[in-house]
Formats: sequence, C-alpha cells, structure tokens
Amino acid sequence: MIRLKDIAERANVSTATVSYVLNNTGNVSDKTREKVYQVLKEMNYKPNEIARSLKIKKTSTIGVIVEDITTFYVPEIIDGINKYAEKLGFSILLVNLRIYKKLGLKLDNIEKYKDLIVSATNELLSKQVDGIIYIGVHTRDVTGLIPEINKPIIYTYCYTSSNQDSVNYDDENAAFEATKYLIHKGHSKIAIISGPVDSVPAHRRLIGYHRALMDHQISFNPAYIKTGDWEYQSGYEMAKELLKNHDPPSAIFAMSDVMAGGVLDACRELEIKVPDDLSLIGFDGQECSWYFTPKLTTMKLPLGQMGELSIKKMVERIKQLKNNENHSEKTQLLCELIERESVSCPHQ
Amino acid sequence: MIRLKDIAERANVSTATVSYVLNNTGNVSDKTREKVYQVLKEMNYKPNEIARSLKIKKTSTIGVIVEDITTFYVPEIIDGINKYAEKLGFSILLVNLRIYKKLGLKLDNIEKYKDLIVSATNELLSKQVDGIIYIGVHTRDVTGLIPEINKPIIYTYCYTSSNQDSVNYDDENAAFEATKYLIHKGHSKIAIISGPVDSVPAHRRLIGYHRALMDHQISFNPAYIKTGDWEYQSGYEMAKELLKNHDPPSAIFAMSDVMAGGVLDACRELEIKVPDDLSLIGFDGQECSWYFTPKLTTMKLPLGQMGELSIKKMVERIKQLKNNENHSEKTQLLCELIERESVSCPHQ
DNA sequence: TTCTCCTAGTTAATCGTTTAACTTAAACAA
DNA sequence: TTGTTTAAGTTAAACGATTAACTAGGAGAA
Repeated sequence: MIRLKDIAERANVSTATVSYVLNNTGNVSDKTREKVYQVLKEMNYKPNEIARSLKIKKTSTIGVIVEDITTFYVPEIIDGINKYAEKLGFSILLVNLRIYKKLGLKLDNIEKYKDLIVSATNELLSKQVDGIIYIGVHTRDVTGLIPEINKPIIYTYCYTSSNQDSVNYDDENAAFEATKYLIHKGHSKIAIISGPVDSVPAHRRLIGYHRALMDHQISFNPAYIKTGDWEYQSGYEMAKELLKNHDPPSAIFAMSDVMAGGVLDACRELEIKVPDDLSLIGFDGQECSWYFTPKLTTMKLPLGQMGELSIKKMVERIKQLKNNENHSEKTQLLCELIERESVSCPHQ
Repeated sequence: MIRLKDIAERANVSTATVSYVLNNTGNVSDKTREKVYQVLKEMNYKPNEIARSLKIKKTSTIGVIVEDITTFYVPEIIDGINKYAEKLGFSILLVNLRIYKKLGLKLDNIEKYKDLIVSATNELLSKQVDGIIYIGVHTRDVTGLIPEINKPIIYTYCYTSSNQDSVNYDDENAAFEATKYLIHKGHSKIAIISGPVDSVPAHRRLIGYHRALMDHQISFNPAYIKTGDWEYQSGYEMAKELLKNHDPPSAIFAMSDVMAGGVLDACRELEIKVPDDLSLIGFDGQECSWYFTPKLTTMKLPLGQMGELSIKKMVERIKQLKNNENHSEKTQLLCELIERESVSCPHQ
C-alpha cells in the first residue's frame, strides 16, 4: 500500500505538502504541485480514508438500518438514498436487521426488537458513521426504539411521536385521493379493506376515506369497512364477506396491493368480473401489481423520493450539528395514482 | 466521545491495560480487570473502530457492489450475505452502481460501465474494506471489468472467464430439470422462449433443455425455439408466434418469469386456457410470479444461498491471503422447482 | 544471601493522515 | 539600509487504538 509518506519521499517534499496538494489547501507553487501530481499518478496512490477519518473526525459514511432488506419498499428507498449520497460523496454502511426472520412477522418480542436495534446502532457508532437513517415498517411506531445519540437520525417509512426528523408519505391524502378517484368514476358504494385497527397508517387512511365520502355527500356505510392484516389471505377473506353482502359494493379500496391480490382471487372464485362488475384499487404500487389480472390500479408510494429526501435532510443536519444548531422536521410526501385496468365506471 | 485513555485515567491504569482487558490478551489481574470493566460500563465506552482499524490494518468490513439494487434478485442475495456477515462480525459497505439508470438497459457503453466500476472499487479500497463481493447481471460476462486488487473478490450472479472466485447457480441443470418436469407430466411438444442468443446463461439453459429432450428420445423441433430478451413484451410476442403455429406446443418453458407473464397475457388474448390448454413453466422464482393467474410454476434461483456462500468464501479467502495462499473456485448451486398451478398433463 | 523466573503491569512507538505553528528566503517599502 | 510582509515550504503533534519491549517486585531455588 502506497502511503502519503512514500509520495512525499519520491517527490522530495514533506508529507504536509502532499496533503496540501491533495486537499487543495495551503500554499504550494505550481511547479511543486505538478511534481506531486505526477508522482501521485506514477505510484497510483489511493488515500487511506480510515487514517483520514481518524484525524478529521468524520467518515463521510452514513449508516442505514433496515428491518428487512427483502421487503418490497426497501430497495427503492435505498436507491433514492444512493442517488444523492453518491453526489455528495457519502458511502453507505448497511445494517440489515433481518428482523422478521429472527422474531417472526408479529414482532411482539419488543425487548429483543430493541436489543437488535441497539446493537446495530452501536456497530454503526463504533464505525463512526456521521449519521443514521432508519428505514422501519410503516405500520409500527418506533418511538424510543433507537437510543439517543449525538448524531443525526432520520426516520423514514416509520412513525415516531417524539420530535425527531422523519420522512414519510401522506397516508390521509393518498387515501383521500384514491377514494375521490373512485367517486369521480361514478362509484358511491365504496368498500374499504383496512389494515389492523391499531395501525397508525391504517387509521389515517380511514380518515382520508371518510373525508372523501363526506366531501361528496356520500353516506358512510359501516358494513363497507373491513379489517385485514395487509396480507393476501385477509384480502381474500374480506372480499368474500363484502361481496356476499345483500348490497355489495361496486368498488373496493384495498389498503395494500397484496390484499388487492386476494380480492382478485376471491372475485375469480365468485365469478365476479373486475373491473366490469367490481372496481378495485390497491395501495403501495408494488411491481407485482402490474402482473395482476387485470393490471391493478393503485396508489404508488414515493419510495425513491423518500430516500432522496432522507439523505438530503441528513446532510443538512450534519452541517447544522457542526454549528450547534438543532432542528427537526416531519415531512410527508404525496403518493401518485397509477391508473391501470382494475377500475371502471359502475353499471347503469 | 469517551476514549480508551479516559477509561485508563479513571481506572488508574495505563491505556495498554485497558486495551488488554478489552481484547482479553496480556496479563491482567482479576482485580484490575474488574475495576476496568466497571469503569467501562460506568462511562458507556464504545471503541473507536476507525482507530482500531488503522492500527490493525483490517476493518472487518466488506464492500458489496451491486449493479442496481432495485432488480429483483439483489435484496435476497444481500440478505444471504448479511446472515453470515453478522455472525462473523463483518459489516457491509454497499455501493449501488445504479447502472441501468445511468447507462440504460442495454449497458452498451462499456467504457462508462468500466469507469463506474473502477471508481466504486477505488472508493471501497480507500475505505480499506477487507474484500469485495460483486453482484452483477447474470446475463453478462464481467471478465476484466473489475481492476486487479490485492484483496479477495467474489463474483456472484455473474460470469467471469478468468480464474477468479465465483458463486452462481447451475443454468444447465435447472433447465434440464424444468424440461424433465414437463416431460414427466406427459408433454413432448415443449417450446422454449430463450434469452438473447449471445447470453451465456441462455445458451447453457438451451443445452439443458436439449439434453432433457434427448434423454427422453423426444425429437427436437427448431420451430419451438424462440428468442426473447428476458422482458415481458418479448414473452408476449413469442408466445403469439408459437401458438399461431399449425402445430402448437402443449407446453412452454419461458426463461424468465416476466416473459412467462407475457405468455399468459398472450394466452388470455387468444383464449387459450393455462394450464388446461397449455402448460407454462417460468424461471427465476420472482415473488410476483405467485400473483400471476394462474400462479406460475417456476424454477427458483438459490439467491439467499448464493449470498451466504459468497461471504463464506470471502472469509476463507481473507484468511488464506494472510497465509499467502492463493486459491479460487467456481461454485454452482442448484435451483429448486416450485410447483404451482400453471402446469398440467396434456389433453388426450 | 543471591540469582532466576514470573506476574502484572507501564512506556512509547506506531498505523496514515491533517494542520497549527514555525522557518526561510525573496519581495517590497520607507 | 533596515524592517515588514508574503509565499512556499517544513516540523511535529495530534487523532484513538494496539502491542513490542521494558520494568518492578515478589516467589522460589540454590
């Protein structure tokens, strides 16, 4: 490994001079600078960032903690983070908690959950990251899960009720827009398959749904509200309940694409044609929803944007921390409706 | 930030003693050890791994380069890497080339391609990673793309004709098994929708397909071989060509799940029922194939295993490098057939 | 008593950078 | 001529760990 010192010796200057050349600081004559550049190239010098980090006390590395990298929304968020991290010269130290594999889908062992997060945080802190981005599960409130550290933390794809930075999408607005879309298509018998009752995003989306109905003077029918658990099977079952109703809805808004997948399978069994006999709108904008039959109309989450915004905010906070400022802000991004084939105007 | 020195002062010992306690080396009396432990806990000490890395010349960090983190196979490979990296105390420095976003799907600007890889490698080298895992595109030969470095490189999900370490799956065997499965179901008119002619894996799979036919004395019909480009649209078009044939196949083997998706849409248009009138088998085992109608029978890639094996091999190589040994090996893993609903026995 | 060996520590150099503080010599002003 | 300023370097002390080499003191042997 070629060191700065080797360059200095070969170029007959001090290590300081080489360092000044590399960092474009200090007073170096053009002649010396040229000479140093030449030797640098000759010896194919690559700076040791570890040594540099130790001295300047920053690593230009940010830690990204994800609960499970194989869940559909994670890669796009990371991609968004990357997009800007690269421009700004930040590297990404990735910690994949593999939390579902370790604790099961329910995540009910909260102590173990916390332990995993604490040790991930410690790992990142030991490696002297300049900040941490936490990509959680949107469904869960992560307040108090990550220990206080004196470095910026940005939460994305998860809620925290403490006054910390977070980047999310606007659940209420997205549900409002989805419902409004169905109403504008002429539907008034609009059912909804929600997430679990104790879920924050499910709750907010329900509010958006109600608001859209009220805005259009559509009376609210409690029989049209079903509670699922985000997964396929619950979509399937709730659809059956809805469609066997004596006054079935003409449209269903499923709060996840995979529940919408379950609805479609229920419809096939009951020989109900989508979108001819029933309109269906999903939520998430997962790639797989394009392959549904019919191709699913859905609300696409702004995942890439969330990643981008997270890293931008991170860099801002790092700067502010240096000036001893202390800000934080919760940001909500808008979702985008993707019109495909699963919604049409109702009969008659 | 609490330093080792702070601990030493508070415990009235030298920094060396503290270091010996932390690393469980040297001669330290039980009494002193206890005292140090106590202070360590009191002050909530977290070692500075950057300083440590500088001194011991290893970072316990491996660089993972991916061409595009949003492609379907990447997260599962990373998850596999993580599984073992964590146990062994390695962190992951992730570089996402975002290569499709930068160079387009064709990747024909080979110089720019190389540039991106070189600068990713330099970044990782500067950060002193102990080795690099390169997750490529299976379809492309990456020989010569990554510069020679004196640290282990493991290639996975890509070919390299040089004698470097690689971890892949066995294309020929997978195609052989898929074809054999159709034959055992009673099919003999088996068409195949291949990847591009110049693609190494497509070529190998074709060999496996041929071998299965030959093994069962089924004559080979050139009209049953179509060339796609792995994408949906080509599956759709090639299916139409095959099915309009005067002697259409009773089964189609599509070399990617998304091409199989195209086949299904073609069948819907032509009112051909899958699996009743036509059997279909895919390749990849992407999650979305479960949501196809009917649910797709497909060959699942051993992605998690590939990740695991990559990191295992990496650790082995790091150890060997210390002893100045120099080995390398190309490993191929088996795919697994997932039986779902898109294959049945042929009529009459 | 004297010598040797152990045990339990300490001292200080080192890893590869950065950078404050210093030096030297030339340029310029009065 | 002398003094001041500036440009272009150099020197050496950090950064926070590790570890080879050393030391001091006690135990045991001869």
